Amino acid sequence: MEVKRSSVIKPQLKKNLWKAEEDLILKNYVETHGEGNWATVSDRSGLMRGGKSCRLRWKNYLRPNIKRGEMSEEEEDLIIRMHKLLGNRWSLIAGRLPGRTDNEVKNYWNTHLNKKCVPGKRKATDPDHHQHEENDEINLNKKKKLSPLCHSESSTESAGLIRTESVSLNGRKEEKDQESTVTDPNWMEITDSFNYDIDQYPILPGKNATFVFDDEPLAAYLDSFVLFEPFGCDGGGGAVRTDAINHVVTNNY
DNA sequence: AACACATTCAACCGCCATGTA
DNA sequence: CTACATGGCGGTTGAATGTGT
Repeated sequence: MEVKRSSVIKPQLKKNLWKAEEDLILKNYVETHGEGNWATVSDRSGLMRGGKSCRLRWKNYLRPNIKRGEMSEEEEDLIIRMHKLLGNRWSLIAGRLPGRTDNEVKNYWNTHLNKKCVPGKRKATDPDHHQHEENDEINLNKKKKLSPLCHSESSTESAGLIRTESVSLNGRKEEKDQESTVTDPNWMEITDSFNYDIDQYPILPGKNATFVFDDEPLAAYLDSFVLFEPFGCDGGGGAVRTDAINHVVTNNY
């Protein structure tokens, strides 16, 4: 039988689902004392939960501006596109969806979108799974057409143009430091760090201004950079609503 | 109604990066 | 430089719920 070496016997921490009263305690505590120091939260608040558990509960469910409920088509579309480029970078993807958490995006992908986007993931026991795959593709294409992220060619005609080479993207850490203030949950804001020649390329945020790309997005860089994807194209040039871009800074790579 | 199976999603786990003493 | 604490991330689990028979 193993003997505990530590003289400090930690109290048994609670697990499983949070109760409403626990939520209330945590919410009150954080609102009073602020976020951070999660390890001390359980001690001082009286919650018998680990710091990580408290942090997760706050971050995913209790903090203000959390958006619950079904994903909109635009959100779904954005997740699919970003996942295509970034892979399982859930926090990065969630960062582009105001009010959504990485956990929610991850779950949504695993339960809804994975089947759609990775045909092999559909259960082979499903007698109609080949038909589903076809329908899924059709539905996806329909969504692409419907999505406001996509623009007809004519929509680019009156838009400002910019080359991908003229911009670069900042990293994860910096990206996390700013909160979106955009009220429309489906779109991001342009921040001060988005630097471009406004005289040469006059663009008004939220006015469907469009960028046209000369080349494929620099996929290799996207691993650690914020997405700057030519939405609505399968390669080559593409267009993106400027208000879908959050942080872009001038050349630094 | 009862059971089996499938699906969803909240929560946990382990690992890693960073900050600090 | 090292050790430790903390926070953040993605992967995984399992209880709750839904659906089919």
